[in-house]
Amino acid sequence: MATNPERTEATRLALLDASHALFIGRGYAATSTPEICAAAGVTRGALYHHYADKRALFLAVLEREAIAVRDAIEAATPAAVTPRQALLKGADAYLAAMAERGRTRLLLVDGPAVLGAAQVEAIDAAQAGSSLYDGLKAALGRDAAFTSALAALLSAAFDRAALDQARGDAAAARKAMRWLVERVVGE
Amino acid sequence: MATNPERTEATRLALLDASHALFIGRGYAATSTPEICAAAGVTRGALYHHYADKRALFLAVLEREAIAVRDAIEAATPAAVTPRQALLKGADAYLAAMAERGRTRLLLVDGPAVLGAAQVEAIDAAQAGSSLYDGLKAALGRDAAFTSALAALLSAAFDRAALDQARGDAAAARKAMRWLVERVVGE
DNA sequence: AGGCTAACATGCAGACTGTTTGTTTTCAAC
DNA sequence: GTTGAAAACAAACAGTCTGCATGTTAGCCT
Repeated sequence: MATNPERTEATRLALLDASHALFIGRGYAATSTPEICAAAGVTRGALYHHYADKRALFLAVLEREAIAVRDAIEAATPAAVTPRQALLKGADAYLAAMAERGRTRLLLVDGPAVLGAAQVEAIDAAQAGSSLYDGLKAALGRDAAFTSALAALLSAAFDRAALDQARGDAAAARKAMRWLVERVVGE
Repeated sequence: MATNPERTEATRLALLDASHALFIGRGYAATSTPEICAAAGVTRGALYHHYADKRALFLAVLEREAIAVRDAIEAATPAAVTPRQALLKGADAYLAAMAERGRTRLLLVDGPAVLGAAQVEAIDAAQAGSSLYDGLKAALGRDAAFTSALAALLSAAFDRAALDQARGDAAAARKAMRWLVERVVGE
């Protein structure tokens, strides 16, 4: 009826979609694998055939989300002009991408707790992490160690801005973040 | 043999100490209540007599830790001089306090995931959150909404610096954080 | 001293995770 | 095309965990 790669892809996609919806609705810990499989129209046997455990499924959901964020940023950022302009454009694009419902919970709250902060950082470092570093390096011209540490701090501020805009005052969060970036890169 | 308030206090303290050690060692999810009780030398009945559930015990551990952080900051911050000096001193004190082993995991990783980011923010807002706002308000003189949003962003950067110093390059993290604060409050 | 209540102890029900064993469906070689 | 193998899935199982309900002991109050 269907080729094997097709079956695999369909099952995996159903599991990813179903678990994504449940993870962002109730959180990782409060979501059970029977629930996920019921929502996906699949048995638990299928889940444990395609994924080593519940964490592995969560990791797959997270990676898909990180890629979506990276793509959204790339699509919204035109060919760079000045480093300063690129930073400001990238900032807005990141916040816009993280405004997608549930994304902050997945990437910023449950992710670090379930997989460890290190692994989550590795994921979005592989996807989008370097652009902030590059921008700061070009704008400030400091050494690599300092720029790297500063990029981490600003990245955390971005994440917090994303969380704040997710619940409430989106305009204030973006305004403050923009002010902070401009203050860092200078007039 | 012992008065009732003494028994209660002793049991609660044993549970708090034991669960604290396990929570920072293995994380909240990977720590079971039988383990906690075994380590505390107490039965599960005692745990569920004093705390509504596992989350309530975790909350108690978190609150004790937040108070310890606040006390450490207050002890290290002498009577304020200029707002700028107070901010810089407070920054160092915060990072020093968060250097205590396991504190970042409790307050910054597991806390938000288990109790929700809102409740954790409420905890340390009740303990130490206002000092950063006050410092920025005095140093910058902007309106309340903007100052509040900016304080949230800087607070996130502080947390990230605490996490970074917890695993590895403490000096670089502190240096970058100090640079960021100075950049924000101006020369 | 004697009921009373707080502080514990123990056993139980339901649920969940990961594994194991069994079944069906595709694939590959002949 | 048939057949053996491997992948995809199904279903039952073992072990553990959480929260509760019932039982017991120790302090408290008058």
